[in-house]
Amino acid sequence: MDAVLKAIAEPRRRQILRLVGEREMAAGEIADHFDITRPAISQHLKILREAHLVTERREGTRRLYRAEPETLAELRTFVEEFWTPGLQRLRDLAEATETAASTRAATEDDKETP
Amino acid sequence: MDAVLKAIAEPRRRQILRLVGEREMAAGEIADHFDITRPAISQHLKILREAHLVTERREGTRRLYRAEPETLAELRTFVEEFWTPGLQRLRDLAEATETAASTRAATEDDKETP
DNA sequence: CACTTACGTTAGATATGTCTTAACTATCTT
DNA sequence: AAGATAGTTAAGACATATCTAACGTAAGTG
Repeated sequence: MDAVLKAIAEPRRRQILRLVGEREMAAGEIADHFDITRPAISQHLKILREAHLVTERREGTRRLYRAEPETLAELRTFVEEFWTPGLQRLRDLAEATETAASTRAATEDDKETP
Repeated sequence: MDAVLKAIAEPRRRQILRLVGEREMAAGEIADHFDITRPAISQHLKILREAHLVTERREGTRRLYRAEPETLAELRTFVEEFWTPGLQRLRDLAEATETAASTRAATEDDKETP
């Protein structure tokens, strides 16, 4: 998952991912959408491939890329699992703090040893 | 959203996020969970703060951090919107291709034998 | 007030990423 | 076989990230 998160942290790679999410595309066709050189795109594609965010299919001299929906699904699951019960508690706490803004240390007695 | 994605691309920052997602925590307390120095943690916290993934609250000399559920919700929405109709079409296409010819995908990240 | 506690910020070293140019590989065409 | 086409890999320049050590700051304490 680390590789996935690092891969999507790059704006161009997200754009590539959107392109090959629409439909299968050859490497050169992808490169046409950008200002940077083809080798740079090739390197981005390698990172996406190694993160299993895209798959490659060879057809003659061309290499056709497409998004890998499974990995995207895993990413979605991963992000959703950051939404744990603990977070829901924090959400409630934030609400309470806003409502009674002047209340100090009403609900937090976590550490009191100086 | 770019700041959010870059922020969560770092493993330590994700771990910090999990810690302050459980409950509010002081900076030093967070640092105790890691091998790296306190300044390093402070820098990570700054990045998380600037991405609005955590909020800071001062109490005496301490600074208490907690996760910001709203930003996490936005992240979740963002990731889910990568799941467009186009992707569903690719999913179907992949199924059809597998059924028809059982083509081997070219995910060769295991090419280390010299 | 000086002193401690809790943190942040700065400066600089080292590691990682991203790009370009040049060279390379594989496939198709003639 | 030679050349054209499509794409990757390699080498190196430059930018960005991440860490440590040293210093700075603000709030509490004797």
